[in-house]
Amino acid sequence: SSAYISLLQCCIQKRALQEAKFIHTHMNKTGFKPDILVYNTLATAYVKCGSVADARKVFDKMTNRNVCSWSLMISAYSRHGPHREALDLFRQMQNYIEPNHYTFSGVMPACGELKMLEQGMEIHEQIIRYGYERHGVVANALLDMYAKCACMENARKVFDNMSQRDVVSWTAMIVGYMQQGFVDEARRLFDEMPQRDVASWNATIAGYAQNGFVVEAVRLFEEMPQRDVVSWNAMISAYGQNGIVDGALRLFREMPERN
RNA sequence: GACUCAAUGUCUGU
Repeated sequence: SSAYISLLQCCIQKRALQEAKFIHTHMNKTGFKPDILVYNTLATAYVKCGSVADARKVFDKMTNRNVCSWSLMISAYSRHGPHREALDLFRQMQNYIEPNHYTFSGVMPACGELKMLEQGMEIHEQIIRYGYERHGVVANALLDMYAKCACMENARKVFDNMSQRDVVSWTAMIVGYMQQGFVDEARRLFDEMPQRDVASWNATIAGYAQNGFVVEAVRLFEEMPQRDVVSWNAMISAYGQNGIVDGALRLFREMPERN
């Protein structure tokens, strides 16, 4: 059983869908009876390889599901859609089992994507009842939900109440302020944040671009210590969104092949 | 308290 889990974790790391399917088939052919851990890892492998549908088939066949099984499917729908399905599963699971911090951080992005502020606030209440309000990952997911729902007051409250803010907390706030057009406040956070990673730079660049500040976006793009494929795409579309076609073309030609 | 098979932020598209 743990051999299967290790194998599947290799598939997850390599995003190897065919290999995951092969292992799945192999289990069936040999009459191996996977336990709940193997099923969960198999479903996760399918999700990470981009096939939520295959993960769902595994999930539906499981006769025993634990909180991990539910949480992984909820997160999968939150990330890949349909987002409604994440909320439906979240409701369903509670007929059988208690959600935990993984479940809550998995379901929040669906509320954010759907801009379902009321629903998000209801789950926030539930998070408080379960005592997860101060949990770092859950708080990040919560403030991001409020930011995506254009409710920066509540996002800020969560942010200010956190005992430990990490790079995710700061970046989610920056994105929220940028999307509401509060460019100066976003920039203030960017300057104040204790550490930045490539995602924080990318988010700020994209935010400037969406608000028409191409010059600032270019400045950050040139200043940033590392660029990834998201940085290049963000900068190319920064030019595109603001009607600077030759800039977009020039960057496209400069973009390293390795991305 | 920590860990486990599952969780949160950035571009484009869906």
